[in-house]
Amino acid sequence: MKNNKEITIYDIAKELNVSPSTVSRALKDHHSIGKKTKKAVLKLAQERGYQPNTIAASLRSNKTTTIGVIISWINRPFISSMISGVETAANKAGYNVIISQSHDSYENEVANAQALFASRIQGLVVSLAMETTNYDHFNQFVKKNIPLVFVDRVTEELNADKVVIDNFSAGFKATEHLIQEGCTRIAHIGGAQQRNVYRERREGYLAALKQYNIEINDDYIVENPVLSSEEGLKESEYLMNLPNRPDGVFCANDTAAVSVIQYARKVGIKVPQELAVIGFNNDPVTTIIDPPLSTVTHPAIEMGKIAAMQVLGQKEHKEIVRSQTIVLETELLIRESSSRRKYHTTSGD
Amino acid sequence: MKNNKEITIYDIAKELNVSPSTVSRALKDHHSIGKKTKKAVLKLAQERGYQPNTIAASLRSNKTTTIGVIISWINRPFISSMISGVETAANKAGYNVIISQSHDSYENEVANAQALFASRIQGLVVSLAMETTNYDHFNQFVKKNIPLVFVDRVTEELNADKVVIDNFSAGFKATEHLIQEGCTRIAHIGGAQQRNVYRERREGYLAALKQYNIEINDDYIVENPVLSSEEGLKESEYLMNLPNRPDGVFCANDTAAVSVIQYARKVGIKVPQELAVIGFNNDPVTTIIDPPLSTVTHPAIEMGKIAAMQVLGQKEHKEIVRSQTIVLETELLIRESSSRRKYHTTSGD
DNA sequence: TTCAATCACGCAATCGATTGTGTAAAATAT
DNA sequence: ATATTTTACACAATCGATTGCGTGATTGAA
Repeated sequence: MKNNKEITIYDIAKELNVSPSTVSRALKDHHSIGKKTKKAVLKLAQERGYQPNTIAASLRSNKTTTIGVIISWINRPFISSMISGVETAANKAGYNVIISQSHDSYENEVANAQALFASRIQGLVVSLAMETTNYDHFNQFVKKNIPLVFVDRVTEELNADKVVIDNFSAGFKATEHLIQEGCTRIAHIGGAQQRNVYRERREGYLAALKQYNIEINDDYIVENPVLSSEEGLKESEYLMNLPNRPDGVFCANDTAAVSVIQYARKVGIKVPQELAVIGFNNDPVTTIIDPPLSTVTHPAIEMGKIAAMQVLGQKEHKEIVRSQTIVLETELLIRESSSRRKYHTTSGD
Repeated sequence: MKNNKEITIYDIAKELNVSPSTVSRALKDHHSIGKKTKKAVLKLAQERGYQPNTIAASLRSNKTTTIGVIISWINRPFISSMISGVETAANKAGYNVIISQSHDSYENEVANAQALFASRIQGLVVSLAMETTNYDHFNQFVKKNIPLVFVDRVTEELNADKVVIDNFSAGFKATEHLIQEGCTRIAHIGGAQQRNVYRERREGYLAALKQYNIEINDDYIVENPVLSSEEGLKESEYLMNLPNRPDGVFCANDTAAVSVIQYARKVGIKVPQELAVIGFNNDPVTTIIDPPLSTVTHPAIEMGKIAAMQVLGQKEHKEIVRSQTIVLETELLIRESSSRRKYHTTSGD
């Protein structure tokens, strides 16, 4: 078996006594190739199991069929679902997806961007690392007109497309809901404020309090750069031991919200009667925890799909439409953890 | 700004009045290049921001720095963690990772394998689709000596490396645990039996029953090809309405096990007193559900890392050591859902 | 001083597909 | 029958990096 050698258009050309250019054109159904020649080429290519060498084509055309994705951690529900959307859409368009994790570190993010740039990706989907405050490593893509789309964790400092949700409005609605459930001392566990998502959610929270004439108490507002389970427990302990402890908490993610419920259970605070809790993301755990956690849905898969389509769609244009921001709808999911007036399991109001 | 043109070794060569081959060799620290020349080349390359064109190098060397991954769904805890491990290890070795989802469909898996093969990946990590029973689409990799490693869901029908856990033993231990907790009517919710993981877990279950002289009741054994929440509820309903309903259930994944607990709660069956439940995977939900779910841990991230290292490690060898199977340890995590004798939250026995 | 190593580098082919340009032959028009 | 298109293909350059082979110059040895 001479499986070592891949079959090329030269092999086919030689066997058919035509030139490689004819084979190349025949394979792409070029008009200037005769019908019999085309058929013969197609047939032989089929028989020999010809596989076009995409590397060679890429070298010649200076194009690849690959897009890159940079995210914090792939093994998080929102992220992996988002990537699933990217992969599905890209795959449908015949593109490969290279993923790389920043592990929420700025340094890694820079290194990943370099590596992907060197790999000549045709587009890049990014959800920023928690740490990142400098965005220079993305400029090379902008300069070379490589489509760059930010998802969820975005920045205004770059002239790039964005696919986001309305975090302000979602934060507002979540907080408003707690108010309508009768909460008067509403706390907020937020994330790193340099990240738009956490900043905007907090702003929505503040705006809701203001609108309903509820005094803002800085003691009730914590900023946690990790928002893990463990950190969530720590913040819960802090909040629950305040002199005048909160009767409602809006958490910037579900992980922290689950921790609040677990802490409350441990110290005997009743949820939602004594403490209403609402999270963010609609992670799978929200329906498992007892009581089920109210939250805000993120259309993760769809965000990924749209981001991929943005990246691929604008590829053709010479004049790129920059700074397009696509805002997707969120939904307030009211479950038992925040239903102080009545006890539904399904969405109310 | 003439950012359109990438800078190449030819540009550097011309500017320094040397040949491109000298530049190429200087950049790789070849011994036959003089020190001053090397320094000059490195310096200019640095200044001009030279980025080696990996596409051209790939064409010449017939090698890429890319490995592929085919999995069912990326947005599942075990899978995304496994990929995280693959990505981390591959990245450290300077490799890119292309992922593609089969969505558990055979057709997609075949298409993905083709696409990755055409992309000239240097290695492939696969966790088989639920449906797959024919493995011909992987033969092309074997024939071309492209490292192929199966993870978790493997097959014996191919001469390839495998990274697995001892599913039989894990199934045995899980069932034995239920027996030791006093269960006498132990049911099993299993997955598609053509997949080794589900087959072996069931065999472990059967072996444990046999060893402890417990009669095997076929009514207690169900095979579900999906093992989703919904399907888990259906199977729970079936099992709990049997004339002599089980007092213990070993589920082949945590998703189904959680459904069992939820169903039991709904119909007022006490877990673990009336029904002990144990799952598999140690998904995040296992610590959220009430009562916490006993389960078997999967070292997901490590499996991914090892798979990646297998793929990359054997790259150098000319004579490939085939059929190496690496078996990783699992751990029985005993939580409240199966602790009928005593109530611990931590591991017992 | 002369011959042989060693050093430092250039030449040119190669990887496979693509594409602008050129050119016979066949088809159509005048 | 001659001029003009059209058809159908070949030639050769190109994309950028790599590498076997060759060669002039320098160094060391005898």
